[in-house]
Amino acid sequence: MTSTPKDVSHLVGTLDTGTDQPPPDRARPHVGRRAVISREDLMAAALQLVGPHRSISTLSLREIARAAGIAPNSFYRHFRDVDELAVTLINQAGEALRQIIGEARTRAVAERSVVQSSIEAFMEQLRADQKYLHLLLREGTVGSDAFKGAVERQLCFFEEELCTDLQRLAVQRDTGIYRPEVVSRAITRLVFAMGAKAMDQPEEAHPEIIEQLVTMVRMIIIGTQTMAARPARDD
Amino acid sequence: MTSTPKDVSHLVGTLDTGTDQPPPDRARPHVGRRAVISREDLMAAALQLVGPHRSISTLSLREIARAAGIAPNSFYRHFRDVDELAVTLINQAGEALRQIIGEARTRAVAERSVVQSSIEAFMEQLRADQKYLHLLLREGTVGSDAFKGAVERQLCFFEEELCTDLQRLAVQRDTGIYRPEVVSRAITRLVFAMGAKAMDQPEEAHPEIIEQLVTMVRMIIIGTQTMAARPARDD
DNA sequence: GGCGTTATTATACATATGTATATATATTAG
DNA sequence: CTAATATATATACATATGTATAATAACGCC
Repeated sequence: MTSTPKDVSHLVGTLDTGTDQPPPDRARPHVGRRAVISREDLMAAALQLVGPHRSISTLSLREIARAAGIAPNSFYRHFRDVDELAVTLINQAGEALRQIIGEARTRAVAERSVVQSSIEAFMEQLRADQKYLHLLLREGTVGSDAFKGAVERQLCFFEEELCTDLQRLAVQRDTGIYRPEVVSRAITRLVFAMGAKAMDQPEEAHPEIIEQLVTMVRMIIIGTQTMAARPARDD
Repeated sequence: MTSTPKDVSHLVGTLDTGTDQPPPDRARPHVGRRAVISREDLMAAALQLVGPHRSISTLSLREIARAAGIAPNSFYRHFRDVDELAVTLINQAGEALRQIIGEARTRAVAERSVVQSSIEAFMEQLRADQKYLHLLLREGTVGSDAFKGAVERQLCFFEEELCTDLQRLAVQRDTGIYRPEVVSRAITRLVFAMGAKAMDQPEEAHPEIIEQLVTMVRMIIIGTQTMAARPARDD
C-alpha cells in the first residue's frame, strides 16, 4: 500500500507471465456482461494478504475473494484454484525483481562496487516491504510442487543472469573466474537466505546483515578468482 | 519409518530441549490413571506426518491426534497447542543434527577434507529421509514467530559450532581466517539453502549438488584465507 | 422489447477445525 | 470398598473451507 522508493506494484498485471488464460479474443470487442474484476485485481488482493505472518500457500480461496470483494465462486472465473494464482504471482514477482536488480547492476557497472549496489538494491526492496520479495524469499520451501517449482525456476533465472554478468565482468577486468555457474548460484542462494533472515528481524538489524552479506559475496568472488589463478585444493 | 544409516529416530524424547513441562514430581511415584501416550509419542506422530508435501506448520491438532491414536482433546494434556509441539520438535531436530554433523566433523579432522566430510554427512541425512532435516530446512520461513525463532536459534547454534571449529583449524594449520563468524554463517546458510533445494529433486541430482556445495564452501574458505593474507578490497 | 452470452451472486452441503463441557476410565491411597 | 486424582474420551458447537447448483444481472445485438 505504501508507495516507497522503487515501488513496483504498478507492474502487477503488466508482465506476461506465460501462465495466461485463453486469449481474450480481441476480434470481437465484447459480448455478455462486463467483468467487474480482473485476474490482476485478484492477484493484488492476494498479495495484500501475505505478510510476515501469512504465507501465500496458507491463503484460502474465500479469504482472497473476500479481500477482493467478490463472491467465493467468482474466483473460479479467473483461476482454477489458489495454486494457479500463486504460481502466476511468483512469476510476476520474479520478473519484476529481476528487472529491478538488473537495473541496479547495470547502473552500477561504471560506478561503485557491483556487489554492494546489487545487494543494496535487493535489501531496499526488502525495506520497502514489497510483498513480492516475501513470495520469493519465504515460500520456496513449502506449498505445492507447482508452487515450489515456480520459485525454483525464478531463482534459476536470477542465477543465469548473474552468471553472464560475472563472466562479462571477469573478461572486462581481466580477473579470472573459476566455475562461474557455481559462483552465481552460491551468491544467489546466499542473498535469498540472508534476505529471508532479515525479513524476520527489526530494521535496525538490516545494516549489519547487509554488511555481512557483502563480505560473504566478496569472499566468494576472491575465492573464485584465486582458484582460477591457482587450481590447487585446500581446506 | 525406514531405519537407514545414522538413524536418529531413537533419540526422540531423549534430549532435553529446554521446553519441558513441569517436572513429573518423582517423589510421588504415581497417582491417577496412567498416561497411555507420551509427549514423545505425539511428537513422533507429528514427525511422521511431515514430508515433502506436508510442512509442520500446516498440521492440525486433530490430524496429529488421529495419527497418534488419541482423541483430539487429549492433545492438550501434553501441549498447549500445535505450535508448542512444533517448537519442541525443532529443538530436538537441531540438537540431534548438530550432534551428527559434529561427530562427522571431529571424526574427519584427521582424515580427508573436513568440508567434504561434513557436507556428506549432512546430505546423507537428507538421503536417509530423516524428517528432522525437513523441519530445519524448509520450515524456517513460515509459521508462527515462535516457530521461526526456534529454527533461527538452531541455525545460530550450527554457526557458532562451525565458527569455533574453523578458528581451531586455522590456528592448527596456520592458515589465516578473515571474519570467521561471517564465514561460518555463510557456509551454514548455504548448506541449508542447497539442502532445501536438493530435497525437492530426485536423488540422482544429489551428487552434483554435493559437488557444487563443496566447491562453494571451498571458494569461501579460500576467499577468507586470501582476505586474511591481504586485506585489500576487490570486486 | 427479447435473446444469447457471459459474469456474478445466493444458497446449500459435506467436511474439517479448535475447543468447551461433561463423562468415563484407570490408578493409588486410605 | 471408597474417595481422590490424573488421564482419556464423547458429544457438541461455532466457525471455516471448497465447491456444486441454481438463480440473477449486465451487456451487445436482432
